[in-house]
Amino acid sequence: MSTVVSRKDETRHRIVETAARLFMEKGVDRVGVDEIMRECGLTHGGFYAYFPSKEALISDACVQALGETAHQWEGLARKLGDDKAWAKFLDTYLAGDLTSENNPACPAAILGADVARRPGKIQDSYLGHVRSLIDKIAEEAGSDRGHAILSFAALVGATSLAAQVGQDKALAKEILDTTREELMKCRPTPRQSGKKSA
Amino acid sequence: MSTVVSRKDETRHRIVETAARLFMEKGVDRVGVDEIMRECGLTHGGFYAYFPSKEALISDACVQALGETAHQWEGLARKLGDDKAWAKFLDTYLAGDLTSENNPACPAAILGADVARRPGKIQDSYLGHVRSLIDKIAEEAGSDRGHAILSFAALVGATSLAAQVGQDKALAKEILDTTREELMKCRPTPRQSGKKSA
DNA sequence: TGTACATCAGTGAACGCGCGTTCACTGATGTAC
DNA sequence: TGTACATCAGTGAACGCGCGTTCACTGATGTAC
Repeated sequence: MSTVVSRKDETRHRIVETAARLFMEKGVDRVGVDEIMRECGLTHGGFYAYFPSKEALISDACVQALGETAHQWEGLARKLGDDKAWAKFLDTYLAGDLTSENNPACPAAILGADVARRPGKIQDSYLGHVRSLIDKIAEEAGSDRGHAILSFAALVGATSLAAQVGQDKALAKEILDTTREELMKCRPTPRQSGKKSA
Repeated sequence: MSTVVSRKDETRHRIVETAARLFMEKGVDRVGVDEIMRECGLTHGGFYAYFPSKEALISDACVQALGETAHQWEGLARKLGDDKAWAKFLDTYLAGDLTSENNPACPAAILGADVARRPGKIQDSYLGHVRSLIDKIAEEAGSDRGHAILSFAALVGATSLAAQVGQDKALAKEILDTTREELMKCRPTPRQSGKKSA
C-alpha cells in the first residue's frame, strides 16, 4: 500500500513542481492543464485524479514556489549580523534572475501580481504565505526590522525589473548588482564581520 | 473635419485609459475586449475600428500607464538634492497603493510581470519604455545613480508586496511606510534641505 | 430652406478556437484462493 | 505456480463556455446643389 501511495504522491508532486516552473516562466494564465501534463509525460485527462480544478493546482504550485524562497530567509538574524553571510545571501537571492535555468528567480516578484488578483481560495493560501513570510522576516530581524523589509522590497523589485528589461542583459545585471551593493552599503548596524578563513 | 478627427481620437483615448485602469485592477489576461468597451459605453464590435487586435491595445494601454509613472520621475536630480522634495516624491509614489481609487499604484510593479512574458511586439514598445525609464532615472541621478536605482527597485517591490498582502491593510501600510523611511535614512548625500516656508 | 446622397461611428449576431472539465474505457499491477 | 478478479493510474474523445475576431447592417451627422 505504501508503495501505491508513494507512487501517486510522487506523480502529484511532479505535477506541482512542473506547474510551478511553467507558471514562473509563462504566467499562470498562459499555461494550460494540457501543457503541464504533457510536460510530465502524461495526458490531460488524468489531471482531475489529482486536483479538483486548475485553481487548486495554481494554489499548490504558487505556495510551493514561495516555500523555496521562504527557505532562503532562514537564519536571517545571523545573516544580518554577519557581513559576509549577508552579502552571500543577497548574491544567491539575486543570482537566479540571470541564469533562470537552474536557479529560479524570486516567485514573490514573478507570480505575485498574477496571484494577488485572483479571486477566492488562492488568497487564503498563497497570500497567507506571503504575509507569514514577511512577518517572519520582520520578526527575526529584530532591531533590523526596517532594513529587512526594505531589503525584501528591493529584492522583489529588482527581480521584477530585471525580468522586465529582459533582453538587455547589461541593464538587468546593473539593476541586480546595484541593488546588492546599495543594500550592503546602507546596512544600519554593520556588526563584526564573522570571517572564518581566507 | 478636425471635429470628426477629435471625436474619434477622444473615443480611442477613452478606450486606452479604461483598458489601462482595468488591466491594473484585474490583470491583462483577465479583462476582455467586451468588458472594456462596455465600460466605455460602447459595444465590443466597434473595437476593431480603433485597434487591429487586443494585443495592440495592451501595448498602448501599458505604455500609457507607464508614461504616468515616468512623469513622476521628472526633475529627479533636483529631488535627490532636496530632502523635502525627495520625501514628498516617495510619499506620492507610494500613496497610490492604499487608495487605489484616485491614484493608481506603480504600473511597473502591477503590470510588469504580466507584460514581460508576452510574446512579440509588446516587448518592443513596453519593455523599451521600461528600459528608457530606468536609463533616464540612472542618468539624471548622476553620482546618486546607485541610490536612484535602489529606490526604484524598492518602490516597485514595496508596491508589489503591498498589493499581495491585500486585505491586511496594516501590513501593507507597514511595508510602504518602512520602505519610505529606510530610503530616506540611507540617502548617500543628504545635502541642504531646501525648505521654503512653514 | 429643403431634398438626396455620402460618410462614418457604432451595433450585434455569428464564427472559430483554446481550454477547463467530464467520462467511459484500457492496460497494468496487486490480491484471493 | 496458475487462474480469476479487483483496483487503480492513466487515456483520449467529447462537451461547453469564454473570448477574440469578423461582417453585414443601421442611424446619425455632414455635404452638394
